[in-house]
Formats: sequence, structure tokens, C-alpha cells
Amino acid sequence: MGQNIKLDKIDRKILEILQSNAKITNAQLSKEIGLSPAPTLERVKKLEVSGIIKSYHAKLDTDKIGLGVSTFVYATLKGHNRGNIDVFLEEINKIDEVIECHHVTGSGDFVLKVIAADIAAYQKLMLEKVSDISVVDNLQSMVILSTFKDSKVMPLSGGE
Amino acid sequence: MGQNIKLDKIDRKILEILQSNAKITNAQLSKEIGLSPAPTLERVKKLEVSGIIKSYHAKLDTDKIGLGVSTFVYATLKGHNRGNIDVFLEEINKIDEVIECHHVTGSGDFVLKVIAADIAAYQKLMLEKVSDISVVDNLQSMVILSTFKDSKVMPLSGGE
DNA sequence: GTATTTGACGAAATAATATTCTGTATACTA
DNA sequence: TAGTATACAGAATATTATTTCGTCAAATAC
Repeated sequence: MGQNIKLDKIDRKILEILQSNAKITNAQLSKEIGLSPAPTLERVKKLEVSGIIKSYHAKLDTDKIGLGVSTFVYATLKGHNRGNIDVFLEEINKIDEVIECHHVTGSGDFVLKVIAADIAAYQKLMLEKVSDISVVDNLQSMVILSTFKDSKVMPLSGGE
Repeated sequence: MGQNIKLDKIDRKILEILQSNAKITNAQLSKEIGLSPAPTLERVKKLEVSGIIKSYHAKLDTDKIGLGVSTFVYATLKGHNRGNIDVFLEEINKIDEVIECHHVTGSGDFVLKVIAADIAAYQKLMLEKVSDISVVDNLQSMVILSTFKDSKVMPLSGGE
């Protein structure tokens, strides 16, 4: 289960291009995939409507907007039961600085990605908002020193 | 260092909107921020040229394109020296399935985000490509069971 | 094997949008 | 106070998206 829509080589090329550059004009895109503008647009629309393309986003330079600290945080809850998880997720969703939250296998229950202006702001955030969530048992932070790869292009290979 | 460009309230609003919806028309954007189209476009261009806006990307539904497995991987190297790190990064950059690579504090040296079609493909990838990198000492994988938050909108607050 | 339907395509016309241009007001500087 | 730079709105222009239409090819039915 999961996908059911069949993508041909051209569709995958479109997806690859739009992942790396969403602002390309339809005319340019059509050239790169070797079709005329009309069917190109039709394909893109189909990909959007089907939900394969979920959305489009601008990527910012965190340093330049004054967000100098990014971290990964492992959060363990006081119990893995449904109730605690729901409470945790609800609280996490309120915190804008937590930009990712994944439920994972392994010792920790959740992996968060957190962004703050600086270490002071980060500490404040963690103490006052995250640690404060009642169901949180343990938190372990890893500060990102530098990011060497942050590709927005996923590897597309699957079924012709 | 870091940022130097001053952003006013309108700029931050623009950034917020473009992060969550990069495909908005300039006319619509100008309405939402309360300016006419011309200066709105001027501001956006300025944000692009200054590098505050780095790029625009389409976000795909991983399930629908047949990428069912996402993981975080902690990688420790056989030594933290510059040479080993360079070797590691060079190899990692060749692997499309590794979409993120962060240098972090803590026990592990690097955190990777890896995407594959299924567990079998993931295992193959890790065994044949990642583990195979000579300078890699230890790898620890955490499979993402589900993602509850994956916001592309960073919290903008800083200096008026 | 032939007719028919369906889907995808290209070319051209149209509509919407981005982009440029010009003049004005406002804030900053000398 | 005069001068200058900056940001803005409104209108004209250029680009681009979008729609329309006719054609072709593959699949299906007869």
C-alpha cells in the first residue's frame, strides 16, 4: 500500500526538477523534459491533485535570519501508551521552534528538530516549554555544528 | 557574522508566507502583506538576491512515490581528524538516498537522514554503500515509524 | 482485420501574472 | 533648510500560465 499512481520516466523527471527548483517556468520545464508546455502543465497538475506533490516551500538561510542554533533532540516519554503520546504531540505542535517531530524505533521515542536564535534562547525554550511537558521523561540534545548536506531531492527510481 | 540584513515586519511576513506556500502569486502575496504588487516583488527579489531565500522546492509524498522507509543514522568515524571527515563527506555526497548529513555534538559524529523504498532496499544501501566507507566506525539506525510534524516554516522573530 | 474509443500530445489563442517604468511622498543627511 | 536616497502606488508592458482544439497512436471492441 502507499502509492498506486504509476509514474513514467517523464513524471519522475518532473518531480526531480520541481524538488530542486520549484520556481522553474512551465516553458523551461517542458523543454527539459522534452514535451510542449500544455501536456507538461497537465502532468504537473495531475501530480499536484493526486497528492504526490504535497506543497511548495521557500528554503531560507538560517544564519541570515538570526537562527544560529539547530539541534536534534531525543525525547523519551514516561510511558509509551497512547494517552501520553497524544499529550506529547499536542504540546509539541504548539511550539513553533520544534519544526520536526518523528516517532522512531530505538531507545528514544521521538526525535525532534529544534531551531533557536542562540544557545541562550535554546536553553530557555527547552527548559520552559519542552521539558515542561508532563509526560516527558528524558531529553537528550545534539547540537548541529554544521550541515553538509540538506537535499530536498529524494531519490526517485521505482516502477516504470 | 551570520545575518546583517535588517528585516522589518513586512519582510518577515513575506518569508513566513513563502516558506509555507512558495507558489502564491505576487498579487496575492501583496494583498496579504498590505502593499501593492511592485514593492512586494521588489522585496522578494531583494530577499532572494541577499541569499535569505536560498531556493524553492516541491515537497513530495514519500509514500506515494514508493519511498516507505526513512531513518536517522548516527555515524561515528574512526577518528575525528580532518582527513577522515573529508573522506566521509565525499562518499556521503555521492549517495542520493542520504538526503541530510549533519555534523553534531555528542557521542555520534554525524547524523544522517536516509530514505529508501523498503527495508530490504535500506539494508542493501547501508551494507553496500554506507558501511562500506572506510573511515566509518559505527552506525546506529533509527527507523522513523511516523512523522507528526515536518514544518517548513521556521520561527521568525528577531530584531525589528 | 477493422472500427472505435481513450489518452496524450502539439500548436495557437487567450487570460493571468510578473516585471518594468514613472512620478510622488517620506525619511534621512548635510 | 535643501538635497538625496528609499519605498511606494499606479499604469504600461512583457512573460508566462492556461485553455481550446485538432491530430495521432495505442488499446479495446466488434
